[in-house]
Amino acid sequence: MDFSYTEENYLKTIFKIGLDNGTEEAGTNELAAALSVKPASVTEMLKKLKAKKLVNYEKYGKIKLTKGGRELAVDVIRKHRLWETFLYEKLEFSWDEVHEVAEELEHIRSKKLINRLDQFLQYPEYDPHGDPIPNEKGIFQKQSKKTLSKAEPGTSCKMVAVKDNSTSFLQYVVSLGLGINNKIKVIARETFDGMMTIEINGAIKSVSQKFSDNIIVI
Amino acid sequence: MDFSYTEENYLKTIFKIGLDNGTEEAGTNELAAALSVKPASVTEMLKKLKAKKLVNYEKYGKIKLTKGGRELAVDVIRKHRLWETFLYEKLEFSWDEVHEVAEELEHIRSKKLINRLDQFLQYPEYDPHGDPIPNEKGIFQKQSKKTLSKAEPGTSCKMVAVKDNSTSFLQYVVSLGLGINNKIKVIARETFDGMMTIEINGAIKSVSQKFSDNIIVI
DNA sequence: TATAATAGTTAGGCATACCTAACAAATTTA
DNA sequence: TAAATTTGTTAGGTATGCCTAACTATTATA
Repeated sequence: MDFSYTEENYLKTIFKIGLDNGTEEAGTNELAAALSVKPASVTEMLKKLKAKKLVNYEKYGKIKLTKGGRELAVDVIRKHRLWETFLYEKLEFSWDEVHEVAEELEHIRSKKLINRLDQFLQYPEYDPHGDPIPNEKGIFQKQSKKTLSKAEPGTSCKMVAVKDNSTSFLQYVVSLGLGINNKIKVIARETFDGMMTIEINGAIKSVSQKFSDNIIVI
Repeated sequence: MDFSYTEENYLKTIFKIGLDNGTEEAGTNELAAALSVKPASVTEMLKKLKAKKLVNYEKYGKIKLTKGGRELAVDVIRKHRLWETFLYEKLEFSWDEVHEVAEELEHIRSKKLINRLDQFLQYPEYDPHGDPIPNEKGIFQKQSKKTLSKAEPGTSCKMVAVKDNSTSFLQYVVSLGLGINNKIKVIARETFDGMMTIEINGAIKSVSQKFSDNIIVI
């Protein structure tokens, strides 16, 4: 069975929201916001996805993916991350340019294409943003949930991924001299607004909580 | 300005029909057949394409691309052929597998992507089916119009491309031991039905006119 | 616990791109 | 050149996926 780009985007987004809040569930408004559509559109689409047995959902209840829905979502994520890796590694796109193009490429329907691409890239485990790439069976490394904002002053951590893939955020990350696997030393954190003073490669920087919430560390 | 996949497919198909019949024009039924839609759908779409200044067309008249429409069509063809080349050269797809996947990939909207891909492939001039690839400016080699069916008995020619890109046709071509740049010797042609006796690599084969009409030679 | 705020649904519309059936124009051909 | 055939158009309908406005259910707060 084949699914529309729109359906694939709904499933992918439900999966991501579920991962993010740990419950594997999503709400209508939450989903609408993430997809930049109105809640009414979500309700409508949920009826279709339910009819296709991709989500479990009752009126006014939480949205949860079925096994099939989750498999499809993971497959879309696999494609997205492999394409990002291709663009970055082979076509010399920069870190902040890959996401947007991969949003289109992730919907190309060809099992053979994606498995050959995986092979061509030598089965990468992480994409350019540090996110784990599911293998052909849909299995992938669990990602750290710790963000820079939760790191204690006086300790050091390593940035392993970013949560936000937008161009503006990524360009800001680069401008701070930060990249995947870089060490970050937390000098201080302001209780009032979460502002942090950090040291990157010897340089002292000040970053907002909004920023540090989007840096995944170990 | 951005165009839908459907609009791009209409433009591409009008361009191909125009090339094929030499007049640079297409008819409604002809276009409908090529797109596998009904003539009524074509009439409707033509109104939209005309409003967007992509085609010149008057009620009951012939369909012709404008300069802008032709540029867009050539760009889609460029993308299609570069992706086919990528699949064939880098991902080891076979000759008959590339077309279908490229039909989807040709609509990815990123100038940067396609120009980087072109560079990555080292600016190929022909795709795996022998069709010329337009460069970034939309310029490409004119293709031979001579088909095997028009070759004279007693002469030899070289297959430079195929007209039909369908899997079944290409698999048949392969099964005959034929490939791009192979020499074909015409032994005989039947006036009644156009059946031909040809020699490929020392082997004698019989082919129908439908077949020889789809082999481009020089 | 009543009320206010938030979350979610329904109804009625719109654009795209397709369809069928009925019709009109253009071209063949008898 | 009149009739028959082919070609193309119009009108009205469908599915997808979006919208706004009005409504209902749920949750939080006073």
